[in-house]
Amino acid sequence: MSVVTRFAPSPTGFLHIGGARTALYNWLFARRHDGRYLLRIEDTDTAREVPGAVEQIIESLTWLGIPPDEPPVSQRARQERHAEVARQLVAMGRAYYAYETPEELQAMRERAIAEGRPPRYDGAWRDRDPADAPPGVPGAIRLKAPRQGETVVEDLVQGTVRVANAELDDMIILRSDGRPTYLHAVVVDDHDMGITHVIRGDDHLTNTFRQCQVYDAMGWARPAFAHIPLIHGQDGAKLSKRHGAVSVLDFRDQGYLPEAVANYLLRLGWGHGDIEVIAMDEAARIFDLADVGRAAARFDYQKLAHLNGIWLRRADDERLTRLVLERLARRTEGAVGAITAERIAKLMAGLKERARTLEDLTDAAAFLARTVPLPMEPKAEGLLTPEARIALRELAASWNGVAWEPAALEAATRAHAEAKAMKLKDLAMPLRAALTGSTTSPPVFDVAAALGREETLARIAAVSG
RNA sequence: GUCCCGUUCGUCUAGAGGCCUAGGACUCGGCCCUUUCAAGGCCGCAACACGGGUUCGAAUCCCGUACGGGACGCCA
Repeated sequence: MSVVTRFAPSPTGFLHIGGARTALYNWLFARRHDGRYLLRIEDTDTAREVPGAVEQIIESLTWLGIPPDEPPVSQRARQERHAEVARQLVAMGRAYYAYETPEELQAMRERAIAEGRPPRYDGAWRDRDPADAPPGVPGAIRLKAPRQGETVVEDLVQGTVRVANAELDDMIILRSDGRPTYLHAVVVDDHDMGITHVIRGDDHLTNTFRQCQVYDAMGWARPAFAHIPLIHGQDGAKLSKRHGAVSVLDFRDQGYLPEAVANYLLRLGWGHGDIEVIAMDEAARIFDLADVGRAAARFDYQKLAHLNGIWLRRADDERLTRLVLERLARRTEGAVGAITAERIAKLMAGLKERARTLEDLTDAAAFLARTVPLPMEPKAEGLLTPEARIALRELAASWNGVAWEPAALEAATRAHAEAKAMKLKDLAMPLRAALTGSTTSPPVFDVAAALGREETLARIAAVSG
């Protein structure tokens, strides 16, 4: 039987990073087994739906490199089918109509809690004659759950999980207004979509027992379940905005690379020996649910940043140049010139070595887009002493006739320093300040080469008069 | 309250009874390299929640305790 997995978010907002990991694991598992990975939108609650959420979820998944294999399925569109199954269950004697009002149920729950009992439906209508039904009142359909024995789930991550059926009450599967409840709709959809493996957050673990009862009542084969732990913030509480970015698109906007985010998410709660840096195609070959941990993991932004630095250095220079130009254009609210683009492309190899995020990279590349006089950082200004300015003027003069490429410039500068009995450092640092306005940059002769002869001399002239 | 799940360095993890004086990674500190900053290399700090068992031997198996999380809705 071929594997079919699904990611099933509700369209109540942006795609949370925790949801992204769930999607990633579904994607990896499907890839690993040459199966299909589907997306289902759990949109039965129209009141909570956020406009544009579906598009944003798909955009997020696509950015991460894990778009669904097929167009998304809308749960709402399948409501008639959910209702049909619920009625079928009634016809089979596995479900029944119950007529308590929501207010009565609420009161029942409160009373139970006050008396120290578990808040469960008492099953009042379970054995009552349907003829007793109050006229004109639409009932809700409840599943007639087994009262003896236990329900056992063989979870691929959590192991064997069991609960006494006496702990479970008769859940509502179809609301009195005819709309299905989530627990029921999920089962019907997963069955109809041929889902073989349900991989989801472990907040659904205890719901699984009830869902299994629906499968069992319908005589449907249960899919395999895998409940993965949730992601927490640094303080152990559920990851939320106050911890930092939580939406996938936030990470994109903050300058993280999708392959780094995916890599980090994969390693958060999953391990495979000592490997840390792993590409998704490689991961798809070795991913195993048995290697997923069972405890909640805390999100560590620093480790993500470190990983992002690694992927940044591995990334193609052309791609990075394009991404930096986009960011630069957004900052200056205008297109960046061809000359700047050329300089950035030329220096990218040195630039990316020093950055962790695209934001860092853009900061570091910004000086290439400027014109004289350059804004100077205080530390850079400090390097440009009167003596240093004179030395720079002499250095520039000594470059006459030198080939404009890093090795030749460096050789010429070293020779000049030696002739002047100066340390290379005492020329290189002021030069860096003059060319970049900063005390840190890629190797300064690479900078000079990227800037070109004319611009380099102009920048030196601007500080040495 | 009831039920379910979990617990290895600060964090992510390796570990499936002897290979563990517990390994790797992030962070932090030191050194090296070096025109700066990074990157890289080397070194260091730092953990099996606790208590009982089982066993010749337990981070690994069993039980209990503590702590953490989750679920108990005509939300998803």
